[in-house]
Amino acid sequence: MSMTTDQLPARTATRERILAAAYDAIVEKGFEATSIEEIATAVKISRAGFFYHFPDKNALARALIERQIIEEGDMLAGIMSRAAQLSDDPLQQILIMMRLMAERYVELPGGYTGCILASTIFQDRLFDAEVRAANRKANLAFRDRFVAQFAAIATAYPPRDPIDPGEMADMLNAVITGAIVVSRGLREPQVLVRQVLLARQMVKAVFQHA
Amino acid sequence: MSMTTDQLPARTATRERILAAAYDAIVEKGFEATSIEEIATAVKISRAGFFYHFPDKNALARALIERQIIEEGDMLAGIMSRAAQLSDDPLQQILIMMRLMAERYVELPGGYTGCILASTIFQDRLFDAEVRAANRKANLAFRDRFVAQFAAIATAYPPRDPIDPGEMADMLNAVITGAIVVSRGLREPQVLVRQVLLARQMVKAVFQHA
DNA sequence: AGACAACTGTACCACGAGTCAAGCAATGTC
DNA sequence: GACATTGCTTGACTCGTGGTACAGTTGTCT
Repeated sequence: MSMTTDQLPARTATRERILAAAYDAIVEKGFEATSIEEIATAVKISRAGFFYHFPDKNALARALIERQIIEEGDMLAGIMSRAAQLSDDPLQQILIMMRLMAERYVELPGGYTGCILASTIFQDRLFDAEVRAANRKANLAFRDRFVAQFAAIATAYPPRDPIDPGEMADMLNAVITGAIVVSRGLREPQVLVRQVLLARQMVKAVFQHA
Repeated sequence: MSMTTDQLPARTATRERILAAAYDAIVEKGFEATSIEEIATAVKISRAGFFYHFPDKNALARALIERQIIEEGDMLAGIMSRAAQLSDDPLQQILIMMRLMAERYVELPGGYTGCILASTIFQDRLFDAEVRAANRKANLAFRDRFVAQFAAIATAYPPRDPIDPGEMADMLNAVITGAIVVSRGLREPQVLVRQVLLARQMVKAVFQHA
């Protein structure tokens, strides 16, 4: 029982390298367009070596989504706690958060969190039920993270027409995801940032209508 | 010179049937997941028959996008003219249009216009420059369609903070696209309709802040 | 010395994209 | 009536990729 703590590194190290290489390639070219061969070469292992770590490509997709949930969660948690430092008001917090998010998207020229998730959804018939479940889980995690925030805002700043906090949380998710798609479609990277800021402005208008 | 007018039908008829079959299959399962074999079978021709009409799968994607631009344009034009009948006020028109769009999405349980576009974007490295161009064109067409409308609204109802009409148009596009993605990801079809209505509410709040 | 983890190499199958030469049917021309 | 062209179709091929199976190799821990 003394070795269990140290036996992870070798295995997980390669696994992580596979995930990192796959992520880069997929973000650039899409899931289907990225071959296992290619990932294996990038990580300097053989094709069979890949299958040692992942039973099939679905498993890779699943792992990437799970990974994305964690990373996105960490990022949002960071932004949330930073916003909490800067203001006690729930509306101000959201506005700060959205600005921080926009700033993040300026920094990452072509990278954007959540993109892999979206890219897999449309083809998800290719995948098995577990991938779909993982994906659903990611979206629910996003919603849960913001529901309480919007509920607090709605209490402090009652909107003219009633607003469901869950729907508002989904709206944030939808705007970001949609902006990524439109941004890529238009080949105008700045669209993503502007859309987040515009959404921010709209959130402000909805709750701060006085 | 007497026969040139009549030689189209047979050819275009099969072509249209291919497009229709491909559309149905792709909306359901995604572009990559839909094989040419499958499309050919649905249209009752052979695989090679397909390649007579389209040089490759990229050409199919391109044709579908072009087709989508036209259909979406027709739909939006219909909704726009209907809204113009019901109100002279540009803001009211948009609000009516968004409600009509939401109603449309209630009717189509799983179908949504623009979905094919989005589904191809993430994998667009697979495709050639022409597909990307067609896709970009589709997004620009959407923007152009709404820019004037939002400009008129901003004049009649000056928002608290200045708003770019083009960005506002992109927002509409982004919300719908993003809502489709999130909707599918969550496996909650009603999300799409609710998001459109929520976006409507937000548009209202932004311009009608008095 | 032995066991196990983490691979490599190779040979194999299934299937989908795309190519090609040939075939058929209807329409036209001589 | 012979024949040629055109629109459309077919079946047989190649090739890349996912996935399987399995035997062998190397390094590390005990």
